[in-house]
Amino acid sequence: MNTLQKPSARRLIQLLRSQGPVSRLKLADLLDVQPSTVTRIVNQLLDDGLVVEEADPNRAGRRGYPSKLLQLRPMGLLSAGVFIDPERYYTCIVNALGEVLSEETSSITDRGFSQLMELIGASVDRQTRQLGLQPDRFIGCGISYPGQHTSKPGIVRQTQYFSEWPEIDASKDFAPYFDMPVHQLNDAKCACLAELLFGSCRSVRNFNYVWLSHGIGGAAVIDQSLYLGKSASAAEFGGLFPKSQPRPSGSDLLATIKEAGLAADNLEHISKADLQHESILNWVDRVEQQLKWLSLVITRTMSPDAIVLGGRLPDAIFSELIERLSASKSLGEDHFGPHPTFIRAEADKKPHLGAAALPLYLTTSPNAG
Amino acid sequence: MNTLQKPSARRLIQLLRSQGPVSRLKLADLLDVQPSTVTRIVNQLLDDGLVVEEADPNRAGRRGYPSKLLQLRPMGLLSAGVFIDPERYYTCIVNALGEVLSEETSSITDRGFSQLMELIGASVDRQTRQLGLQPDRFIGCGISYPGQHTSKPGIVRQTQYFSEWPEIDASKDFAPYFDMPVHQLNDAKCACLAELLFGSCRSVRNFNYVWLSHGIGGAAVIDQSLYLGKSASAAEFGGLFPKSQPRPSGSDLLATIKEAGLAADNLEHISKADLQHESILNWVDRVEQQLKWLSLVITRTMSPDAIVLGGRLPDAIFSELIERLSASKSLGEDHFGPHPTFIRAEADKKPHLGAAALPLYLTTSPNAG
DNA sequence: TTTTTAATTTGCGCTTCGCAATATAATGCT
DNA sequence: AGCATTATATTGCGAAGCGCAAATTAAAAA
Repeated sequence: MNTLQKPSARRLIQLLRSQGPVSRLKLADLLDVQPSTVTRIVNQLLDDGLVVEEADPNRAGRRGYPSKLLQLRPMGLLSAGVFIDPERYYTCIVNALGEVLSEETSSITDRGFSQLMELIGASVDRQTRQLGLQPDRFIGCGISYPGQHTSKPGIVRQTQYFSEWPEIDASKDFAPYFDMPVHQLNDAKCACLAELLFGSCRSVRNFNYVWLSHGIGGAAVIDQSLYLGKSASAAEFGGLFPKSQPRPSGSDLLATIKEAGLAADNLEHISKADLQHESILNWVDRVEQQLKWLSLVITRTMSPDAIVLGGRLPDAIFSELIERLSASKSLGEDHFGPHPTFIRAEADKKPHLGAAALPLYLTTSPNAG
Repeated sequence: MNTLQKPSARRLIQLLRSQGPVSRLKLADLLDVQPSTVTRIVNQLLDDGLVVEEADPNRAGRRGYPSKLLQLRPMGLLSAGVFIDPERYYTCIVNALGEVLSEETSSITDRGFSQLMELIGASVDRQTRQLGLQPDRFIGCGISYPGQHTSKPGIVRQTQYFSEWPEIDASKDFAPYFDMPVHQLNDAKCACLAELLFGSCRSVRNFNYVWLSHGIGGAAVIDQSLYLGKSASAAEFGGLFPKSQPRPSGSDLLATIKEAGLAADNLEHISKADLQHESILNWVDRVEQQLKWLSLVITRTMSPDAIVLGGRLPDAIFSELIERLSASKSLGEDHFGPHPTFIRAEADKKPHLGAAALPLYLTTSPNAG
């Protein structure tokens, strides 16, 4: 696996992810190197079992040496992911393509740190064994949960739900419970990585992710690499919507639902009928305006190619918001000209997938790790 | 000058700029390479006349081989700068350290594009000859003026003052008037480059520049490299303050001054007495609030290490604003924890210096050009 | 004068990559 | 079938960059 230390190999892997199966010649063109260079790098990656070759079906019937397409080998890289909710935890094993090989979830009864981590560590271990894999074949375990980072790098502010937790230092506090390297990042930023590696942003250079769950988070990707800023708090869009005011968050939606006397008591239980209720329609109208404003702010600061919306709100709401934002002529006063593209996140349904994306990102992205 | 193509040489030059005179050993440490590598790169740079060696005065009296300090050779790189105002143009010749070797300015009478460019080209030419230099020793000429970039890359939207100008395409329209490569970027982003290369931000990794002149502009530097975003419109902070409303711009200040019946009719003519006038004091109060809000927005999106204030407002106003922003406990509701540092720009007095910084940046920065 | 110390340089070998020549596997032509 | 043509991939060679270890240099200290 030493190959992953080499920047050229990482760049190649990145291209395989974004450009699907490609020939060596195309890769050489995209990387702006000689075909011979690609051959050499690919040979190492083949040796290490990180990529596989297959025949090019579209190439049949044409003249010349038939190109062989290269692809990431699904089992070439394995990663574990852990997402910790206030109420449940989710764990999974994921391959190089972001396919979930196995997952478990359980509600959290005992919120003590070490008790919970014992359970989670055991869950990852169990799935590893059930798949017949060795922990040392894993590139790492990513841990994700709602919360902001403190000014000390790598340390996460205790979330409101886990007030008895210590301030988490990923490298020290999580490590004892896993047989592999452990990394952590908050839910929004992990979700963004899933989008970058497996989802709709595989070939978008610069984008901003707006994460609407119970709370509001976000992430920024610049040049296909996660930009964290000072104290890993870049793109913390939640901070632009004061908690004392109505805001475009899941909690706020649930409060609206409750006020309207509807039944749903959690984001997964909102029915189609609920969405037609007037107070919810009003909620969406308001959130549309708030996101328009946020998009203007993002456009005026980061000026990304795309703004991606994802999170745990009902799918129908996301679709509606994307549609309305895409259709809007202007994002605000004095704004004219083209918007960034608005994109619906594809990989936000399983937050533990985002967590699993983190080790893959750190070890395969050219500018990270 | 072929040395400047090499990334390692560029990285070394960047360090010389930010770390002042340094020994080879220190450079090796900073670059995380072997001292022998530094020796080899430095030898080339010495050959090319880009750096010079000098004795280390602090080293006298101590044992061992005395370290020799390396520095950029001032005349090793030359650049021309042009700033075009609605009313005047400014031209200059600048060396590698950002020292202005020569400058000229003149009011603009004929606003026709080719007439004006003839004059400007002649001005650069004249100064070049008066200094006894050859145009081919120049690394380029930078052109800067107020205005936003259009969606076509490299094309600047015609400014309101030069409505008869075509949409400028730097590489084509400017080139004929100069005997060296020409580059262009708007005033705010050029000013930011001056700050990055010569001013207060030489060793700040990520920062945002807030440019307050007649209008409002801005720029973003990520990892010591200018981030432009889509259509080079990242950090166009002016777009966050609608023109129909009071806003923190020089034009707005001048309007306030006029309304108060004060004499000053341009930003350079504001007197100390004027600044004590109640309406101006109120103006500063309002602008403080607007910049606080902008700083919150910047912090929540880019999360930079520093926010830099510069432009053509009176110095006293900048000092006052920096002081107040630095002292503020919070930038807005729900904001706590540390701010970014607020910094007063050092290199904003001569906008043509910013223009001259552009070719230097493009040819010596590791991630540009 | 010799020793010690610290910064720099030199020699050697490994790795990476571009360039040009070659190999390979398919189709098309006679 | 046999040979030409074509497109893709590979191999061999040489140049460049860099780490490592040994050598060199210029100063102070013994």
